[in-house]
Amino acid sequence: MGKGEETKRAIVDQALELASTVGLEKVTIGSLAGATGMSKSGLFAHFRSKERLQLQVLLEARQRFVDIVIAPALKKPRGEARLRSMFESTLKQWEAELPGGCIFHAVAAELDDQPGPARDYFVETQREYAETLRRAAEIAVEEGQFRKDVDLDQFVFELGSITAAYHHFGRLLGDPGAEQRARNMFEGLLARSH
Amino acid sequence: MGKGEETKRAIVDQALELASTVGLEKVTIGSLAGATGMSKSGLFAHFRSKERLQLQVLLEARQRFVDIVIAPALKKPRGEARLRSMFESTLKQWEAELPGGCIFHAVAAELDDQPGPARDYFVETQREYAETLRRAAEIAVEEGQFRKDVDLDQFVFELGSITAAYHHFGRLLGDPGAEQRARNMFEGLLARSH
DNA sequence: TGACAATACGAACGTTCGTTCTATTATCAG
DNA sequence: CTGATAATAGAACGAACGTTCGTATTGTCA
Repeated sequence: MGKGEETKRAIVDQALELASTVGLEKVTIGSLAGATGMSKSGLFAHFRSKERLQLQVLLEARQRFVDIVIAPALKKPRGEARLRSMFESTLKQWEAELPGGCIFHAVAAELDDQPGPARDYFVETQREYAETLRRAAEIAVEEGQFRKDVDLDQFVFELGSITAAYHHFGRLLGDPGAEQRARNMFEGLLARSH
Repeated sequence: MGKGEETKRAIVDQALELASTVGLEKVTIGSLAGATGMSKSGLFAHFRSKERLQLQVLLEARQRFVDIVIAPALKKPRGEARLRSMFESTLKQWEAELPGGCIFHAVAAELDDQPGPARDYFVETQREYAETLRRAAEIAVEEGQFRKDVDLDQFVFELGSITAAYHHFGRLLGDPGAEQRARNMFEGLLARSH
């Protein structure tokens, strides 16, 4: 890996940290230059536009999510165990990965009415994740762990609602019981699917 | 109402519309001046700081939420009917009130790591709403509509998760089935509380 | 080691940000 | 109708924004 690639990674890492707390748009070229000890122009040259920088940040976020949440789950047995693994690592490792918690929740609102490549990629990422969850639930049905009449789309919707609420109540409103309630909710969802 | 108060309301209305789609921070004095046909300085004079403008926007948002969601519910019978009313008007009237949907979800992420009066007021608003929901559920228990062992905090958490997921899947990912799934989830939550 | 490309820097661009003046125009009570 | 006061406009501010350019420094490989 050449020198250029190395500093580029360092910049994106820094940008990811910043973005998880203040949002994508507020990760400014200037502030990023300050945080990395580089000049604005030197940093900028690696991306040639802010839009491309934002895309790199989302790309890196997806990669980390795959490494932390998806990949370990794929090593677990198919079906329910896999769902449990994804839920658990989302709640613990993924929330702890960045200072602002789940970066997808942090940037979702700011991207949702702002067309462009960043939004497109983000939505694609979310859909892909939803599909992964759906497939895992489908397997759980096939394996006989879930009832045959489980509504898969409804299941994914409810599963997604848990982490959304966890982020909202836990991080924003500072409710220390949010984690436990998220877990309760997950167990309830599984129990109803059996 | 003097002329000043009148234009001030018009400005805040406009700002609220903008904020629901692009976020609070991006409602710029300049863009707001353009949208209302005023000069930057003339508009600015009404608030004397952007922070105070943002606060006025949140104040207006809360007032509308009370008018649209809370007040009508208080006219319904205590307990479950009241909960149903709040849920239903949140999903329909409140989501339709502003072009970007629920403004609280739009600004939650951008406020959560940004201390200041705006964040403080927003959090207070959310806590107040959570308390209202909790109280309504408590009444439902007292009235014998809900089981005595319903965990009220858990109930509020799950209720809040529904609208969060609705916003996420419906508005961001564009899932047209989101509304139905939110309704299904609500009915399930009530059924489990009976 | 020398040469050539890759990388970084400093300065400046035009624009927009929030904000502060001063001057002018509307409003409204007496 | 008049005079005080409130409301608005216009011009300008320093700072920060993303971006460009020319130049210096550094890294890489023959």
